[in-house]
Amino acid sequence: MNIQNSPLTRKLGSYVVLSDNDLDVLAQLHKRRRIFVPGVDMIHEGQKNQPAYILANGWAISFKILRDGTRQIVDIQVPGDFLGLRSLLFRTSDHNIEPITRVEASVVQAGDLFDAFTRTPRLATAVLWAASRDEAMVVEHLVGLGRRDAAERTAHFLLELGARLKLVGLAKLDGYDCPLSQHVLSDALGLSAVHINRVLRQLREEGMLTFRNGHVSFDDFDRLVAFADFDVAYLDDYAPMLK
Amino acid sequence: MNIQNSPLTRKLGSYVVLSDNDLDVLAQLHKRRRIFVPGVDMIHEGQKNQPAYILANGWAISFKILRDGTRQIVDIQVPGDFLGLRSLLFRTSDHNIEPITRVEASVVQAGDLFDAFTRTPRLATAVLWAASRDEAMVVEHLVGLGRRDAAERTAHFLLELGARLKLVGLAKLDGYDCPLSQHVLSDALGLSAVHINRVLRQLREEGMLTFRNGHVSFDDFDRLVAFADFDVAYLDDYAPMLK
DNA sequence: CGTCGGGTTGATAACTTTCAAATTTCGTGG
DNA sequence: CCACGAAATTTGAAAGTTATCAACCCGACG
Repeated sequence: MNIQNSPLTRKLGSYVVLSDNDLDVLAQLHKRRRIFVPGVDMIHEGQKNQPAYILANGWAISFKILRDGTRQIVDIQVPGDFLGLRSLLFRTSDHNIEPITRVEASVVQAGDLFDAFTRTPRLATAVLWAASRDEAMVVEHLVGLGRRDAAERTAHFLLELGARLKLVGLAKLDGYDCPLSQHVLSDALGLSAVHINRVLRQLREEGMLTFRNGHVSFDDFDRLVAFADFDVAYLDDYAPMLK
Repeated sequence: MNIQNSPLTRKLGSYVVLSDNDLDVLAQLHKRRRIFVPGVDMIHEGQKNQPAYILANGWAISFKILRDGTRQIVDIQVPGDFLGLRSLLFRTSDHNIEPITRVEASVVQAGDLFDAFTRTPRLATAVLWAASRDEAMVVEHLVGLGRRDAAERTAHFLLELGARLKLVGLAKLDGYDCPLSQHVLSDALGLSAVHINRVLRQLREEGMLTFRNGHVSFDDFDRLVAFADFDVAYLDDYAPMLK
């Protein structure tokens, strides 16, 4: 694999210019590859001493299961994301991570990551920046669950996901491929699968967004952004740095 | 002030045994004190190069304002909490932090914190542990907003807050003083103020919890825990380590 | 060809918000 | 210490949003 084009490299590269040395160190982290398939947990709640992973390919979800069997998806993980950066340091994992497509991931042991950080502090900064950005997205997710109605929430969520994918070259301005089922979407957005379906229809009929056959199309990006009250800075802040 | 009894010291002390050196370094971080009063933001969305704060006294909230003027509270900050640990490192703040009581906080500049970490790695571990624990609580908050109904969500939230306060010696097993208004509570729980009022009445009439006159009483702790599906490990995991 | 998971739709029920108004609490100045 | 006004709490009624239940459709796959 060419480390220059890995999703993580693209993402970090949008934040800082990576030197050859940075790239070398980054490549070291990708030594151990592992494949996961849907139905097999990558990380299970309660497990100890998990390694972290860098998602190279495929999508995963992190979630919690409630007493009544429903689940709440906390975050969607896409290529270039770090998984379990926190649980690397701290006791048992408090949530599950499960692939929803076939997933290729690099296994990162705690020691290797710290070594890498020692060898290039700039890489450490970039990784922490990425982690912080992901955390900001969890916060935005929380805000949506608390204060946006179903349609705004759905629109906002799909826009944000697009912004995130664009960072790693997996989305275009007018849409992206999205392997999420409506059921998964409903578990992420705190809605019933039935209602998500109605919301998607509404957004489609109003000509703003089409979610169909594993593809999201922004049919009227500007109107969608206005409708969802989406902060385009998520896109603008980062895109220009790529140059 | 006696650093031994500061809320932060209590909290970190529940995780690791702090040496005299650790305590010295911790005391250094408390040099610059600052007072905030309700109505004046401690951190404002969009500001750059914020310092971080250690909350010594009083309560604060971090929140985002939406287009329609409603707000979603992301987290409640109580004594012993670090504020803005992330925004210390990364660009502009993406949320507001505002005191809801008179607040005393120590100002922590990025450099001072890194110095402290260099001088005692164990302190760094403890601080990161605390940060990670707070993050886990934000995730639990998100899960509640997505998948718990109003009553469960309220009960769970107040139990969690209690667990958190207990760590810093501000709660007993059967309750705690709580300066949150019902309106603030509603903004945290994604409900209307009217509905929160009804939910609190329900919990009170069922003999599980009383929220009144700035005080939360767990009238039937076990039943409340069962009702909210609260993970008591939040309490048990930490309390024994104090010994 | 039959089954199965995902998607779609209508009808009804449950939960939560909004609106309006009364009541209580609390800080402040007299 | 009391009076006053502002803010917080409380309650009822009506409206709005979302969930649940029940079918039905459809394409993938053995």
